[in-house]
Parts: sequence; C-alpha cells; structure tokens
Amino acid sequence: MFQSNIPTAMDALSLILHGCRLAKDLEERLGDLANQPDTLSRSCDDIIHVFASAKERLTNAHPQDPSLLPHQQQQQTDPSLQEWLNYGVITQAMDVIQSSISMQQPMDVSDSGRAGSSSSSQRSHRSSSRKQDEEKRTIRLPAPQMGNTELPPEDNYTWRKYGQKEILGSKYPRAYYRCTHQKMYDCPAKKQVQRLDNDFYMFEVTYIGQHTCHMSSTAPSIAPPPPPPPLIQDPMVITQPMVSQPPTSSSAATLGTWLSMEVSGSSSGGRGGGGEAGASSAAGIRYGRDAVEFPAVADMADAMFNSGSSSSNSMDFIFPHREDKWDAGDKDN
DNA sequence: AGGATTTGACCTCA
DNA sequence: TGAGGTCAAATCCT
Repeated sequence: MFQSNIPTAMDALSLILHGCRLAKDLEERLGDLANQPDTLSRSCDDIIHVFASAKERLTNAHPQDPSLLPHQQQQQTDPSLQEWLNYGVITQAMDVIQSSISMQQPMDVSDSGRAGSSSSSQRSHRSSSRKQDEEKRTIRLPAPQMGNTELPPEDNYTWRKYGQKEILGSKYPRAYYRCTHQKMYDCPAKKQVQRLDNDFYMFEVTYIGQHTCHMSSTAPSIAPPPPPPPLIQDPMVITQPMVSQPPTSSSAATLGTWLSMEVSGSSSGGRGGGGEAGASSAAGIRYGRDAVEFPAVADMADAMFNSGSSSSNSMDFIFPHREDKWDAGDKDN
C-alpha cells in the first residue's frame, strides 16, 4: 500500500527508534519487573515485534541496494515529498531529536537517570458531510507508542475527539477530531484518524479544512506550525518520515542538550485544564495513565521553535515537573 | 468544576 | 438504502 520505498524505509526508522525507546523503558523497569516474568515476556515480545516490523520494511524498502542510507534515499524522493518535508518544521525538529537519539545514545541507557439516547434536537445546521470539494489531505504516521497505540500521532495541533465509528471493510474504527478552538475561533479544521488494516503501527490521518485559529489575535499564544499538508493540492497519500534531513548544527546542538535531559521523556503533564496552549494534541493530552512519551518530544520541539513568542510555557515544556514526567513510567506494555 | 472522551442515535449523501 | 459523518448526553479525569 505504500507509494514508494522511501516512506517505507522511513517508517522502518521510526519503528527502530520506537523499539529503542521500548527497550530503554524496559531496562529502566527491570528492577520492578524482575519478579514478573509474564510482564517481562510481554515486553520482550513487543520489542521483538517492533524490530521485526522495522526489518520487514527495510527489506521491502530497498531490496536492490541495502547499502543506501535512508537519508540518501530521501535525496531521490520526488520533489513534492521533498517540499513537504521541507515545510514541516516540527517534523524536522522531530527528525533532529530522533537523529540525535540515534547518534548520541544508540542503545545506551546507562545514564538514563530520568530518564444516552440522542436528542431529537434540530440538526439542520449540520454542516454538509462528505462534501467532495472539501479540502482533504491524507498522510500516514507511525503510531506513537505501542503502549498507547490508541492514540493518534502528534501533529502539534490541539484536537478534540467528537466521534468514532466502525468503517465497513476496515478492521479498526475511524476516529473523528475537530480543532479544539473550533468554537472559540471558528476554526473549521478537522481530522480523521484510522489505523491501517494491514499495519497496526501506522495511522492514516486525513486532514479536512485549514486551521484558522492561529489567525486570530486572541488565538493561542504559540503560533502553530505550518499545517502538515498545505502544499499538497491533490488528495494523496504520503508517509511522514520520522527521519529526514540532516539537522542544522545549531538546532542539533540545542536539541542534543535537551536530549541529554529528556531522551526518554514522558508527557509533561497530562491534559491540564488549560491544555489549550496549542502545543499538545489529543495524543499528548490523553487522559490519565496513558501518558504518551513520543508527543512530549514534539512538545519540546514546539516549545523551542516558538520560544520567541511564548515565554513561560516553553520552559514548562522543557523543564516539566519531575513527578509529571515519570508518572507514565509504570504503564504496562 | 470544567473540559475531554465515549457512544448510541440521528442526519446526509452517494 | 446504508455507510459515513456528526451530535450531544453521559461519563470520565484531573
């Protein structure tokens, strides 16, 4: 179902990174799990599964030239994809972070220190659904984490889930989200998230409409990043790579510093009533114990890239309270 | 208490 | 007519 080998290879990289995180997490919990062989076994299986998936994709990605590095492959990517990659600031931040992870601490975990019944009300105002001319862009994103595979990938917008539905012919339900600021700023942006039938670790995310919430002077303080798909005019499917271009030296250095503190950082604080700062998506503000690790990295990246306009919030992202950071540490599998 | 998610029913359109 | 999209009360979570 993949459009080309390149995204497949990139998916593999993201899976590898994900596997590394799981392995790291497992090591940190070894002490606690020493007398829980079943849990240990499950965790091992999970990790094995992730790496096996990655290997499978790598094999599929470039059977002809296994020596080609992913970022080299990307150079051969079609221009539209390349443009899209260039456009995604946060994606790049994520790339930097994850590149740094792999470069600085390939598998080194030793210093991880912290590492009712429906109403009959009128619905005539219902916006027309299934409008053909509505702008739709579909991308694919890897699931953020095995333990939180119900969560959609972070995309740096805040979303509110308003529905979920079983889709005919699909194994997994489709979740419907709208911009958190829809009412306040009349933002029409929506998205649909659905797990791929044949790949449990990939989400297909369809964005509908453009965010207008950031255009308001009273809109959230953190200016949103460019929406993922603005350059893609025609409905199409691409896979967002988790590793793309080499980081600039400065950003790499900065993020590298962060990584030394937060390599395995967890969510910086649940949903927080005010989670409207624009930096945490539905994925990042998932309720309770299912705090997500992966989005927290995006949060940090976002904080950095927007640090000029948002002062204190950024620091909160970068230096979250310790208890918040590690609450998620005991999540199972 | 306030805001987000869940979920069954309702509505629209192909 | 039925699949897909949305609504909104109930429920959950912090």
